[in-house]
Amino acid sequence: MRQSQLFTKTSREAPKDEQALNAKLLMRAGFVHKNSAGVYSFLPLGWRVLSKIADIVREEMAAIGGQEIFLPVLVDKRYYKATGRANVDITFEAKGKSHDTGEFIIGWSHEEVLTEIASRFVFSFKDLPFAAYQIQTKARAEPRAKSGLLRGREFVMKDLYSFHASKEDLLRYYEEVKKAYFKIFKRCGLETIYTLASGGVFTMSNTHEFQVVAPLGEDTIYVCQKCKYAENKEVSKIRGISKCPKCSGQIQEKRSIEVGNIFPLGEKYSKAFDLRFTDKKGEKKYVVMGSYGIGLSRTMGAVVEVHHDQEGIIWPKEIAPFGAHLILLGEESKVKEVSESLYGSLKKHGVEVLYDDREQKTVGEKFADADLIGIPWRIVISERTLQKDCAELKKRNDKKVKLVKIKNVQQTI
RNA sequence: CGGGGCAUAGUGUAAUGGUUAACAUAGGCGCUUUGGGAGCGUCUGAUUCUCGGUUCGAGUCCGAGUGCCCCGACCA
Repeated sequence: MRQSQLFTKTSREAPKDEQALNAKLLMRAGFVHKNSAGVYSFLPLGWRVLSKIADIVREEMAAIGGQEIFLPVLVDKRYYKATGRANVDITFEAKGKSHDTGEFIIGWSHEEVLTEIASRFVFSFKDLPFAAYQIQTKARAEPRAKSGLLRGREFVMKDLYSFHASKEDLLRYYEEVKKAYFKIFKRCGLETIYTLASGGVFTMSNTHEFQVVAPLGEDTIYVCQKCKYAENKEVSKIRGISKCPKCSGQIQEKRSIEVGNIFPLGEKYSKAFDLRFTDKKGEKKYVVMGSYGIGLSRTMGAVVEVHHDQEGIIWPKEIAPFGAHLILLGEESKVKEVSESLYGSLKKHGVEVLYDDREQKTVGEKFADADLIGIPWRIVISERTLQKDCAELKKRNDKKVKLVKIKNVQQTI
């Protein structure tokens, strides 16, 4: 897209109050706008990034048989009442202002809703297993929103639910999801640590979290230096920390961001909604369930926390808002001509390009903007690049971008 | 929810209790300029968060409220 048409702009100054790096950079670069504490709008650049993360999630969910669905935001209170979750204090409630519309809870997790739906379709062991997921905005009344996209009152989440005939089958699938999660985060440019967490009242055993080590993280985890085993603070409190329980290696304490989690739910929800099936012997049994979450917007924030430098964001290739940043320098008609035609041919070859065609902008400003926005490939067209060699220009090139000779562009990208 | 901090053009800052609230940046117009936020000129832009109080006089002092940020608690 033409940068002259992009309705957002970068700003030189970070918003006064913001401390978290992801908030500062994403707001300065115009990726997001904060409407209230913990409530963000995603603007063109930010939405492109979030959509790319969603694309990756969809691909990897499809690879493990996840079927995409879309569940209601307004969840009738009776659902959460059925499992005793109606009074959890992260709840946002909603009801009609002047008409009797019933009472709703803004959905923050959809086990109940989907379990009831499943009970409408699952009767036999032949109907199992299956897994369904959605990508949706969730609302939680966080007492304290903080750290930009890392802890919002509203956030974009992928929630996957799986349904099985036996605990063994659930655990088999649990491992599949685990692998898919590692892939997703890796493609997003994040190295995650698989961390043991204590299960809550709604799970059948311990759960696991995917943690990204970062100073701003609000979680504390303990990681074995030898075998990479990790557990979170709650688990360590219960059994006391000193040595790795797996290999007796040394344990190190780290701050981290929880970008995903997986829960073996067992029969809690299927019991609450009488979700049963008939097995091979003709016996009625409760379906065994699992649930698996990824915070997409939080993942985006975590990526910025991990991938940035003094000048701005450095997006990992797969989730960068554009494949390349084409920068036009100068008003020379020949230069313009070349960059216009290059823009056209890049688009024709399926490269998503942000084309900085803005006039009246100085060189430094264009580069500063590009550094801030952080598209990992950059193509500069100027009188100089039209001359033979740009080796001397390459020298000035900083580590975050690649300066490409126009002749090579098509094969390089 | 406890504790702390902050609130002034779109953004970032300034202004002993004393004219018409200033500067930078962003924005408009004109000219110049094009490999790291370039220059000159000109114009525009503010109920100084809200309500109340003290005072001859409040952006400034006092009280309450609201919002935002940070620490903690919380985080099925």
